[in-house]
Amino acid sequence: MSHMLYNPAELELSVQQQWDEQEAFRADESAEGEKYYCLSMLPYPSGYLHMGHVRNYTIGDVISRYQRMRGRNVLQPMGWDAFGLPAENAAIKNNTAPAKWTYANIGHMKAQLKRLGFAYDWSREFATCTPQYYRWEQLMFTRLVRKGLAYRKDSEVNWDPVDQTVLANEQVVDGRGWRSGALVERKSIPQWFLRITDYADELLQGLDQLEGWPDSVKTMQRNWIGRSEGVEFRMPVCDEHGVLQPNLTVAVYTTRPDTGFGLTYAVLAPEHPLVAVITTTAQAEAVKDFVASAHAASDAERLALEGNLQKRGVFTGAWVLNPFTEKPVPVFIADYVLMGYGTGAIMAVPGQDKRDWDFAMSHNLPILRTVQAPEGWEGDAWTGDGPAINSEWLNGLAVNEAKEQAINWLEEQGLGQRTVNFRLRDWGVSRQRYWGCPIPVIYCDQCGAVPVPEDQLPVVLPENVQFMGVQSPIKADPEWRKTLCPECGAAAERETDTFDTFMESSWYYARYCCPAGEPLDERANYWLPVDQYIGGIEHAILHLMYFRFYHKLMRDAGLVQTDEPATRLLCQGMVVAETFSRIGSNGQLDWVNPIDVELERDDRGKIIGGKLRSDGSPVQLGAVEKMSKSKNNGVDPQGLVDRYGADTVRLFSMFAAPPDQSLEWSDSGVEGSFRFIKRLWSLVTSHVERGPTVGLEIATLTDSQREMRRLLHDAIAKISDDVSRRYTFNTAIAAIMEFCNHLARFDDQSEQGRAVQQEASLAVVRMLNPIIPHVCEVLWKALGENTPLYSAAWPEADETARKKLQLELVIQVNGKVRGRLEASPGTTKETALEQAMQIENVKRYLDGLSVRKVILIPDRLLNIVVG
RNA sequence: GCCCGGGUGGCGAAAUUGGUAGACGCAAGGGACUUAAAAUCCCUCGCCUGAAUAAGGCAUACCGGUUCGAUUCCGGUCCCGGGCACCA
Repeated sequence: MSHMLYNPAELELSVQQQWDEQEAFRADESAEGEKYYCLSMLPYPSGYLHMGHVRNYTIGDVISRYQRMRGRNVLQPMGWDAFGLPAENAAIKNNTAPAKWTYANIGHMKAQLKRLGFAYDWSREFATCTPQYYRWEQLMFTRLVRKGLAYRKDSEVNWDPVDQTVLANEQVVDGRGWRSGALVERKSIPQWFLRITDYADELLQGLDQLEGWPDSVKTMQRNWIGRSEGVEFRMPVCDEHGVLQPNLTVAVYTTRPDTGFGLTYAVLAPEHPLVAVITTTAQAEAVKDFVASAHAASDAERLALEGNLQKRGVFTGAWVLNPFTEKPVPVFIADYVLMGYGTGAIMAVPGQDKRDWDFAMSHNLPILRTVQAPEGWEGDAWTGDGPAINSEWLNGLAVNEAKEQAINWLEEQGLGQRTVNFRLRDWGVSRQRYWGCPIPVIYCDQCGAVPVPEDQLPVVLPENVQFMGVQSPIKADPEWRKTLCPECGAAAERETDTFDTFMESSWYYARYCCPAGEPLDERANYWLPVDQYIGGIEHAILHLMYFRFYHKLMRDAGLVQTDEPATRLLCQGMVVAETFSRIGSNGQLDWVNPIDVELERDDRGKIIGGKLRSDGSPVQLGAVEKMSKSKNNGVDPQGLVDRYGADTVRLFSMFAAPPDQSLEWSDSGVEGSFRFIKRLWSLVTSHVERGPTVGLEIATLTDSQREMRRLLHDAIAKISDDVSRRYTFNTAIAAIMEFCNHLARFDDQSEQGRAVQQEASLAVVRMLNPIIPHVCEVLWKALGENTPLYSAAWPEADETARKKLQLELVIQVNGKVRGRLEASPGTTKETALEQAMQIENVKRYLDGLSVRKVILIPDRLLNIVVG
């Protein structure tokens, strides 16, 4: 066997063929064992697998294969999040249909996934762009329309002028479109929304039950939902002398009613409907100008004003009565007040709110402090706790008590009521793009917006289309939208918008459970919830919030039974690499791919720069950054697979860092992983070559054979814990490497020595199977096993074998290590101290001093405190 | 500004409940094999003093505290990464 060199390409392809023939990873609801649903976020079929995919899917595969070895009935599916903008952009650029481009990409990426040997049940694969998939999404939507959970309203949206589409708030980053990078404009058009705000409280409270989710994700979701408790109250409109105008009030929302005595002015958002009503003739011109300029301001300009000391605004000429002081205060409009939150109007308390302070300073408005700031406070608005001052019946109360009193008072006076507000907005799901799931609605002049009847679903998106410019072909085609009203039979038109693609990724995990036929059947309740979900942290808010929301919608529709879709979540870190650049011929910075760079090091081995392999020209070392096209530091996994094989790529991506930290790509690191597999190969094959082994006779083992077994069973215990509880695959691999180093040095060719080697080799191969399954499957067979390794049991640590005969006790004097002692387990403090006193080096530090205290950490350490 | 993470050798990292800091790997240096190279194998490898594989000092961003003992706990400061960003 050893004459056979390790040839990864040949070996891996043959093993993969066996798995295919045996349908090794087909999941079956009636199989034995407790179910385990392991899911990695499905990829967008962009064309090629990148290192981020490889990392994500390797983590999922390791967990799946481990759970299978633990006897669980495992489902690990894979599919394609196939709708989306890039397909349209590619179609426009290359003059092909988005469907064709998408299916071609799926074909290529599927081949890449198969080459990496992931244990997927491919029989459940689907692409979300097929009518078989999206018809259930359409059906669900029509039911939500009837239930009132989906509704249509005119709304000002983020308009991306490059992509010609509406963006969700979440898709706007720093005032720019997340894909195009174009400055986002505002535009008002009719849109479909899902009432995610109806579920805001449940989505928030549900986070407390998600013990298996990272705190960072839960915190981000909590902040995004942004629940706040306060009070909404009304103030009557008056003139500057307090003379009331009949039937006009301004409603405001505040979380700080305790500061009501410091309310020195009020502010409306520029879009507030009352602006037109209350503005005085004298101020009409100024207000009109301001509203126009606020409306025209781009998001970038708005952003520049945020946190700025200068706050823009204008007086309306109107006044309102502060209910606490019964004095009139002026009403302004300003763009630091948002129409979309609370009532779109605020009470301003400059003494206790930083933004109000800034506005008051810019407009010379009075400031009255109502909370005693701590001694020495010389800053602006004090937002912390302290006793109330200048507040009559609230004076002396701490903030929380004063809040309660103020709310009670407002309620008793009939002026307001306790109110909870959320930052979370309803989810706008309309997109003005072609390559998405058609929104199943028909517009009739008589009947309005009518959901497409269930027996007419799916509304199929035509796939064989031609693009004229960037406009959606179904919007451009007058025929496609023509239809009849399902209610009255009159001529009507179809909706030509499509769903946000987050709709498809919100329920795909349930579809994998029963990929054909009715939307969901009892198999969904067998597999759900997902036991382990794995994906990128960039989905912490958007996808993972919609995913939880949609699950609750399906629960309330009677389709699933659990409250949450996934019990455990693992967010893998980014894949990063060094960046290299040089000045190009045009004087611009050219980014050079790390794979093309020969590294240069200083005397200590530190990387200081490099040379381009092709022409030897020097390149500059830049920062370590996320792999990206713009910095040209992406490494194509396909090249690595071709060169080293799938096992090496899998091993490296699991070894270089813990899964939740960023992973730095390193050429020589990959090489190191390859070397380890080769050493493993020669370790096992040279053992096998010496012929068959006899059974272990534990009672007859020598000390060194026992010691070898102790190392093995310690390793099994540690690796099992790392893989199953800690998810630190890097330390599990390190422990296997360490053990293999011991095993390689164990040169005992006696019968029992070889029996120990056989036991160790079988255990190592089983423990490495989740990570490098191809080479392990071959070595397993070589070791004489006939059943497939993928269904073999994970090794168990033998506690008896782990018992140490002798151990090393560290001796400290005053907390510093001064010696070591060979001791038997369970050595008492007295015995240990007595023996420690015999050590010359220890004696030196005790000389002339008296022992004050002795601390023994059993079997580990003895600390002698002297003075 | 607010909310999360994080800061340990030349590098990626480890130290799981407060108990030997640097496991494992990479890089580097030295050696063996080889006509040579590659591959492989062996040795060294935090910094400083020291001939040393004797012994010691310093060291986990910085300052201080708790403790017999702190990378780990507490308080403060600096820096890096991520999220949110005028949400009243």
